[in-house]
Order: sequence, then C-alpha cells, then structure tokens
Amino acid sequence: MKRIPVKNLLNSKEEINQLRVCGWIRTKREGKGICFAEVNDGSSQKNIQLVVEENADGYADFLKCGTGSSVSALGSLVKSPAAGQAYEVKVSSIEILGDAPADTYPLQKKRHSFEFLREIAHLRPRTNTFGAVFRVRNSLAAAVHSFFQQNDFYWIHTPIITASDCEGAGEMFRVTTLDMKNPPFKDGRINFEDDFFGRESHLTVSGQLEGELFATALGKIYTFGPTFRAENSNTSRHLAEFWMIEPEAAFSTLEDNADLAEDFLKYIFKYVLDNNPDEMKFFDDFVQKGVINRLEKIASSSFERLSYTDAVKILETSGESFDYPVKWGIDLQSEHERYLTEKKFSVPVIVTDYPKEIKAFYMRLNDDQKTVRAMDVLVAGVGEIIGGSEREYRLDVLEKRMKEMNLDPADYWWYLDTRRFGSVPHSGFGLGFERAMLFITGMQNIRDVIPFPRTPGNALF
RNA sequence: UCCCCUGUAGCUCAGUCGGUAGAGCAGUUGACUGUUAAUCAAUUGGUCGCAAGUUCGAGUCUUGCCGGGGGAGCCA
Repeated sequence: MKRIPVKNLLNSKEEINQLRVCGWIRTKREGKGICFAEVNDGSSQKNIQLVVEENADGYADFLKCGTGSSVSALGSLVKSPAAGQAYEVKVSSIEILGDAPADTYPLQKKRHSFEFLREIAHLRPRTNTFGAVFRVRNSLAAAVHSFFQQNDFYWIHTPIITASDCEGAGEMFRVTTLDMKNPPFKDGRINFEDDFFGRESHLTVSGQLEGELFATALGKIYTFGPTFRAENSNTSRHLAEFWMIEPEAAFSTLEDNADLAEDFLKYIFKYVLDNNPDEMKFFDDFVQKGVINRLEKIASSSFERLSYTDAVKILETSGESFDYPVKWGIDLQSEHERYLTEKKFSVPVIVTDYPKEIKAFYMRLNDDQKTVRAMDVLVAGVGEIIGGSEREYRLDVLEKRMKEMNLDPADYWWYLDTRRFGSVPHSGFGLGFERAMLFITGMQNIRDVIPFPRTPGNALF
C-alpha cells in the first residue's frame, strides 16, 4: 500500500481509508489496551498521532519499542475524538522496522540542552528543533537561488581549492598530498613544486576575486558555496567551515550594492516566513519569542543607512559608556554595532564609507582619500551579517593601495587584468549563510544551524 | 588567542560550615478504556572530568591538565 507522508496526512481535509504511514516515534503514551504514539517522518514539523489498540496486529511488539524506533503502520485517517489534533491514524497493523532500545538511545521524549545535542550531532536532526533548523536551512538556500535567478544573476562555481595564496581574507587551510613525515626540500624549504598542484595550495577563504572575474564578463553573478577559515575563533558566530553567498555586479555603485543587500535580505526573510510557518512558529514558541514579528517588521520597513563618520558621531554623543571609547578611525566594536542596530535604530543598519586603514585593499577609495566605499550590514543579535564594497576599478589607485598594504601586485596579475582590460565600476558583498540562519531562527549558536559544525578542535562527525 | 563561568546518575540539576551523595525526568515493574512531554505507585542506577596536594576526613579547599559554555578579538 502506498505510503502517505505525515505532512500530507496533517494537511488532509477528510478521512482516508486504508493507508500506510511510516516514521520515527517521538513520544508514546500507554493506557490499558490502547497506546498513542506521535510519529514524525521528517516531512513536517508536526507529528501525526497513531492510535494502536490491543486488537491491532503487532500490538505487543509495539508496546515494547522505545522512543526513536522506526515504524510502518497500516490504518485509516479518522477524525480524532479527543482534543489536540483534528485527525489521527487508527492503526490496524503496525511493524517495528528498527527498534531504538530505550536503555541506550540517547534521545528522550523531553528537551535536551543544545550542548548535549552537539555531542550527538549525528542524532540531533531527529529532534524537533534541529528538524526545524534544517528544513529552514533548505528553504533559505532555495530562497537565495530564487532571488538571484529572478534578478538575472548567474550562479558561478568558484573553486574550493585555490593555488593563489594571496586572498588575504584570513588564515587558510593547507591542501597537500606531500608526505608530512618526509616532505621534499629545496634550498632548506619545503619544495611545493613536487606537490599535487605544483605549488602551495589552500582551501578558499572567499570566492570574491574569482567572482569579480566573472562579473566583469557576465555582468551579474553570485557564488554560494563552502568557505574555510583556519582562524582560532571560539565564538558563537564563527565556524572554520561555513557557507557564503557573494553576489558581484558590474556597473554597480555602493548605493546599488546596498539596495541589493536590503532587497535580498527582505526577500529571503519573507520567503522563509511564507514557506515554513510551522517551523517559524516553533522557533517563536520555543527558541526566541518574537522572531516572527521581528522578521515581518524588517521585511516591510527600510534599513537605516549612514556613513561611518555619522555613526561615530552618533556613538560619541550617545551618552553610553562603552568599554572601547569611540573616535574616528577605530574599527567599530561589537558593543558599538549592537548600540546602533539594537538601541538607536531597532532596524538593520547599513554603515558605509569606512576609513581605508581598517578595510581591504580592493575597496574603492573615496575622493577624500581617507575613506573607502565599504559597507557593513548590521542586524540585532548577530552583528555583521553582510560585508561588502564598491571595488577599486582604477588600476593605478588599486596598485598603489596594494603596495601601501604590503601586497605584491605581481601576485595578483590575473586579478589586475580585470582592471587592465575593459575595467568597469563594480561592487558586491559577502553574506554568511549561517549568520542569516541565526537571525531568522533566533538560534544563539552558529554550531547549531549547520549540520556538521567545524570549529577549532572539533570535526568529529 | 585573551577574560569569566562551569564539569555530580542516561538527561536537567541541587548538594549549606569539609564528615563517603539527592531530586525531577528517562529506564524497569505494576495500576489505569482516549492520552497530549499522560497520570499514580514501587524500583534500578554514581571511580562526583582526570591527576596531585592540604586534612583524621575532600563532591566541597589548593594547583595542574582535559572537556563544555559565555564574552572579547578576527570576521561572514
């Protein structure tokens, strides 16, 4: 008999005779001669209630099986006589596909701490919270592609392994096939000419430079893939392996870039609200009160935009006592960003035109010669969710900036070719996919919004 | 990497003044004809993270190591 997903059963507007339902038991309650079980098959946030009475085939085995066991049941969808659910499955026959012995199965029919669940990351998708997280993660990925495809951006698969050691966005993981116990030496140093790629190679820290190559040919592109940073960061907002979305558009100014970032964020927030109402309600009820309201409000209001210089003025005259005093030229600290987006404006804030000393070499220099066309999008709770800029497209200025920052333009010859041949103003940004997940779900730790978190000292699963 | 907190039953935690450990949940057994993280009764379960030290005596105090969490920096 055809299996009907739990989601379809819950959406049914009428009784269904003769069906099969399969899933994992989330919780079970026994009465005399009757047993109720909540079963989930992953298709939905909500469970379907199975009602198994003692005359059903397999009743005795069913009584003995534990939380987490997988079952296959035959029966009918009927109106429930009790409160709590409109319909339930009256079971005529039930088979235990795989028992989960109660004395050894780590998940119980109760709430566990996220810390504990992180230690059993291979089983945590079977919980309500992580089921919701990963269904939303899927939706969010679909939303990303949907937004860019609708806006005529091409998805470019930038490389995961890069042989250019000069991306400059952070510490890199080395990729090598050399024998680490006995590497080849030449002139007292390891000879990477003998390595797989004939030179030192690493995992990518950003697809931006490659993205610029394609944006200056295809016009509008985006990347969406894994990114790696070997930084020793131990925070609830950093991962060693994370997913990043990096749109890049030719003939685009910083203002266009900020518009794109704002439209993009609003679109993906709305997409998840529309497509995952049950999951969002779960987060609102059990993870962070008010997440739905916050997202709805942001999706329909304007982001605040101001320059770094104005932001510094606001912070200086705020009357707040910050641990790090504010003055023009410093990088904004978490406490400053939090004040701006949580206290002062209560909406996402786009800060632009930062001092050139605290930003990357490729950002376009303003006419004041002091600031660059950079932007950070700050949101409550997670802080910087997007970092981007208009790129420096004037070859001479770019080379001068690289030398100021002790970078050798010769190492970037292929990147600089975009400025040598048909250079155009262009801009783009990077969005941390997991940070968007944090903001949307209200989850507090970035390790809990990626299936298998990689952090310093942790890559078990 | 730095600062702070923390580690006690399968899970979540309590443990006062230093005197050899306790609750809820889960598990097990039993009761209950419709439960909603069911309820009621009984019951199993601990090398108190590891190592050393102080002490007649350490879950409790001290030191070191290891794990976890929060904050900071770096950033997305």
